[in-house]
Amino acid sequence: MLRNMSLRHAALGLLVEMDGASGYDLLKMFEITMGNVWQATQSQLYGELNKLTADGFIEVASEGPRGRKEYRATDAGRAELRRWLLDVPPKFVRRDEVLLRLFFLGQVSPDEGAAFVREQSAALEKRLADLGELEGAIDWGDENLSFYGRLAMEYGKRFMAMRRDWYEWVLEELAKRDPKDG
Amino acid sequence: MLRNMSLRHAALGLLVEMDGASGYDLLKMFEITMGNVWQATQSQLYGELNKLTADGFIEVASEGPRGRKEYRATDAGRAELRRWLLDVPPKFVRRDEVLLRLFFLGQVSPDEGAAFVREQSAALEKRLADLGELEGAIDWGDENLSFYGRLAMEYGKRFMAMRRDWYEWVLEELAKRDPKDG
DNA sequence: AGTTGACATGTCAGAAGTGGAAGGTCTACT
DNA sequence: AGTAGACCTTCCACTTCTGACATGTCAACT
Repeated sequence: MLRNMSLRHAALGLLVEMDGASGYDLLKMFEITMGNVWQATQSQLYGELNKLTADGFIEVASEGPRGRKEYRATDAGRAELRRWLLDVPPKFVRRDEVLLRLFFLGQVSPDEGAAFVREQSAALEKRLADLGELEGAIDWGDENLSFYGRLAMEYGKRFMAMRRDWYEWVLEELAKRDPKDG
Repeated sequence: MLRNMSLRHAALGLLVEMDGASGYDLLKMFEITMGNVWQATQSQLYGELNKLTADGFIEVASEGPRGRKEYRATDAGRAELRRWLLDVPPKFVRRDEVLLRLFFLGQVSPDEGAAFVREQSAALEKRLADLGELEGAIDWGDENLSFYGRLAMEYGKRFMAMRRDWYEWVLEELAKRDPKDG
C-alpha cells in the first residue's frame, strides 16, 4: 500500500532541519515558514508526532518544563526523509475552489460574474502587496530553511501574479462574450 | 457550522449545467471537463448524489437500463448553487507537495536536488505540450461548459508555464549557492 | 453460445483532516 | 497574592477522502 502522508514528512523534515523541537515549536514553524505550502492543525500534528515516535523515525530527546517534549529525528527518520524526497513521486492534488466556481459562473448574471472575478483579482493584488512588504521585512540568512523559504516565497509571488493576470484576461473574455453595447 | 463541501457543489453545478445525468455520466464529466480543477472518486460521488437527493437539491428524474438513475437539479438545488457561488467565500487550501519537497531539498546533495528540480521542470514541459495538443483537438462551442472549460484550460497552461519558469529560476539559484567551480 | 468491455451502482474499512474542548505550567507584570 | 498571557499537550467527535471489493446489466463481436 503506497500512501503519501505528506504531513508526516513535513513534520519529519522540519524536525531534521531544526535539529530538535517540541510540537509547539513545530506548529509555529509551520505557520512561519510553510504557511503557503502546507498547513497543519494542532491535533493533527501532535497525533503525527506520536505516530512518528512509535515508528521510530523521531524520539523524545528531552523533556522540559510544562510537559514539553523535545523531539529529535533518528537516523531512521533521516533515511525516511531522504527516501521520500527522492523515491516517492510527488502527487498532484489539483483542487482549486476558485476555479471550481468559475466553471459554474454561467449560472449567475454576467454582472455578478464579472464582479466575482474582479473581487478575486483585487484580493490577489492585495495579497501580493502584503507579501512584498513581508519579504522586505525578513532577514534572509543562508541557512537551509531561509534559502528554501525564499524560493517558496518567490513561488508564491509568481503564483499570485499569474492568477491576477489570468483573472484580468478572464474579464476580457467575459466582456467579449457579453458585450454591454453590441 | 459553516462547512465548505466543494465536491457537493461541483456535482450540483455539473448537474445544473448538464440538465440531467447519471452518476456515471458525472464521473466522466468530472474527468473530461474539470480534470485539473477538481477530482472525484466514484465512491465519493455516488455517496454525495444520495445525500444531495436526501437534502432535496437534486432528484431522480427517470430510471434507465442497468439501474441507471438520471438525476436532475431541483429549484432548491439551483438556489443552493447560486448561494454558494455568490455568498460563500472561497477557501484557499494551499497544499503543494512539490513545494513541500523543495523545502527540504537541502537534505540531499546539490546534484540530487538539481536533478529533482530538472525532472519536475521537464515533466511540466511535457504536460504543457500535451495540453496544447488536446486544446487543438477540442471543438470549443459556445455552451457554458465549453466556454468556462476553455478559461480553465488557459489557467492550466499559465499555471504550468509559471511553474516551469520558476523551476528554471530555482536551478539558477541553486547553482549560485553551490558553484561547481568556485 | 460465449466472451469481452462499456455501463452502472453500492458498500466498507481505514486514513486524513477539522475544530474545539479540556487541562495544566511557567513568567512577568500589577 | 493575583492574574494575564504565553507555553504545551491530549483527546474527541465528526467530516471528508481514498482505494478497494462486490454486483450486476446490456451491446457488440466471435
